[in-house]
Amino acid sequence: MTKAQFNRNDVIKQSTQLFWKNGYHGSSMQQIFDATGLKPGSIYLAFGNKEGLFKESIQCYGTNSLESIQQTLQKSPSIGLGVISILDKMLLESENSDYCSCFLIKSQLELSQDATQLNQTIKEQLLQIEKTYGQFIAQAYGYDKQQIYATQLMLQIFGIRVYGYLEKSTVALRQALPMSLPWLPWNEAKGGGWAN
Amino acid sequence: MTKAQFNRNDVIKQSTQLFWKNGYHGSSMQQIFDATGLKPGSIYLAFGNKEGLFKESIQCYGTNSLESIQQTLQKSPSIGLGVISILDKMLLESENSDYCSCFLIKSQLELSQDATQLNQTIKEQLLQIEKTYGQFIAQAYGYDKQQIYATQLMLQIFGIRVYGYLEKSTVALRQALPMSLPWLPWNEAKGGGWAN
DNA sequence: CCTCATCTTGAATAATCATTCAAGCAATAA
DNA sequence: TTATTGCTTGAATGATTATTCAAGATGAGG
Repeated sequence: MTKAQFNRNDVIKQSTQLFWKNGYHGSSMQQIFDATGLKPGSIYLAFGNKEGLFKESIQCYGTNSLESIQQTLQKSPSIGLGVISILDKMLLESENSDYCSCFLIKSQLELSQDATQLNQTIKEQLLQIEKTYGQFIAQAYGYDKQQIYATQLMLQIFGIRVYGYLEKSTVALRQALPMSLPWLPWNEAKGGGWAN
Repeated sequence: MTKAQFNRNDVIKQSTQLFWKNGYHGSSMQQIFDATGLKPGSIYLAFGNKEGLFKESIQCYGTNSLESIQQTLQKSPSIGLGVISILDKMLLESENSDYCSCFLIKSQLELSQDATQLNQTIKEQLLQIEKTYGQFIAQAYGYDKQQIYATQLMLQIFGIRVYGYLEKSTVALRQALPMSLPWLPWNEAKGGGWAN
């Protein structure tokens, strides 16, 4: 018996970077070989094919995103403030010159019409994130608000992830979000430049 | 002299359908030849290359979108009601089984990291749409509201275009939008199932 | 009718695509 | 040590990619 000589998580991370940046069809297996330093056989033995590698990349990204959200919301003084800090982080990311939006959203739009089952995997990850937000929202604002607030939040998140590409100042976004999500404690959030 | 035997607009429309559905990298020139019935030489003589054809497809889609928005807003009893009807139409589209989101948004996300100048073209189209909404909003709600309301509106539109892929009922969206865009005359809009 | 500019044709191009596989290698178990 | 299992190698696969181009077709102007 011989153990694999590479770290599976490292390979997934490197592949995720590539797929996230260039998309599924925009990334070639050759680029994967170059980025990971592995030969075709190793990749294909470990992941089956390009679709399998992509699927694991999506799942890895989704799991990390979910954990990050949960940790942020749990650590924050309140769930509302936690949500605000997540939104703030997204705006800061969008100001970066090599902004890549959200891997799940990009992939969802690219692969929705594809014959593969990938788009089901992606949809599951996105719905899982919405569900998680919903659970925290229910806890803080009541079960009757869960669905509508979660939907509203996802709507704004999706919006930010696309709007970020227009390379406009985030000033307008920092004015718009408090109006669109009036139930969040914007006045308690210090230093984000939020209008309220 | 010989005139081209094909209608340029028809070719662009057919190409747009393909690119819209499958994306830039997901559409092959062979598919273009099949969809249009033209041979390589004709396409390449008329459009230069794949990028040129895609660029014209994007510009055609952008122009049509813009005209549609302007017409709707001008025909409506009020600008606010016009915006609501546009949002309503987007939700209805998203309920369709072969929903394809917005060609501009899909392309923006796919090609933002590409070496081509396509993403500049796409961005211009999106900004032009935002600008147009802004002009109508200024007219109806005052110049001081132009930027913030337009930003808010674009945020919701982008959100809808992504959320539509999750194939959930639009009921939650019809509840969420009136809360996120409180300055629109939801109570005057009949029969859309809007909460207010 | 002839000329010539313009468009169409369709095979050919070279590059790149995802994927395969036989052979070689390494390390564990016996 | 030897046998065996599992990983790595890297060249080779055939399909598909975007693009080109010489040759043929077309039709308007003279």
